[in-house]
Amino acid sequence: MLLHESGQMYLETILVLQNKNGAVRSIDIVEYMQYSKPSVSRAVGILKKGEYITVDENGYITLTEKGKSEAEKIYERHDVIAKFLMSLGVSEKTAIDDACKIEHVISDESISAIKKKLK
Amino acid sequence: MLLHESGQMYLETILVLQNKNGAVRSIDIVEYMQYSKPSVSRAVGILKKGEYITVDENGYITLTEKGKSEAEKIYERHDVIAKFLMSLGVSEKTAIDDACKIEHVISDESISAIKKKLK
DNA sequence: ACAGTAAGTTAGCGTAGGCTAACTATACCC
DNA sequence: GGGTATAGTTAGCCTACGCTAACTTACTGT
Repeated sequence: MLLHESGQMYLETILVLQNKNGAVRSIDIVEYMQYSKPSVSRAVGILKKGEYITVDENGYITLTEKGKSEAEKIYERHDVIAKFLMSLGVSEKTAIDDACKIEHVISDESISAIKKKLK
Repeated sequence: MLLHESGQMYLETILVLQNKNGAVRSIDIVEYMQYSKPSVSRAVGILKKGEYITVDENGYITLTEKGKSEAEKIYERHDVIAKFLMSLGVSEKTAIDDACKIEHVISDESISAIKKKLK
């Protein structure tokens, strides 16, 4: 199963919420992403089927190793891009917004180059 | 009518082909973008309805002022991003590929910052 | 004139990924 | 025990945007 941009966003959100709150349920994703419950429900089902997450009997979501490494990869990209844009003088809000989009489409090669530049 | 990413790509392609060949028909777009004729036919219809292009009785496509300024905006972004990535040591092919994706999602603010940096 | 080629359109399929409406299943409170 | 709130699911709609199959049109060459 191949993850698309939206799948990556869901994984990243789950990682963020997990780090912030410890436990994550679908409803937390709904609130964070401002999506409808059915949209999140479907996405969670897809991520579960793809073995990116597990969902326990109480609806608590946990990233699998596969899901965690994917989420962390995206999250790191996000961070690199946002920090980099800010280093160019872009406002924090815009840098973060842009990073959210760019993180899904940029190549590993470009990310490495930006990371090197940041150091 | 709001242009999505694919609409921007079509406009950019029309601009490129116009500058390269002078006249542009749907079939030229088909060959350049490697899309099917029906996909291009539909896209051309949408761009026409949105008044981004005009199509004469022989099928020749011309950008309207609106279409041209949109296309040039995207093209300039493309150029800024690609040049910038190359300045960081990214290979030309990757820089261009990434620019094709990033150009559609990055903010004006970030583009301005990158442009300033390039100079 | 008739066949072949080229350009474009129409009809309809498929996936991704939003949405609402309406349902189910708990849980909690008086 | 019955109402209310919370969480999640099911069914089905919609748009964007790829695709193929099959059609129309028109030019071209023998």
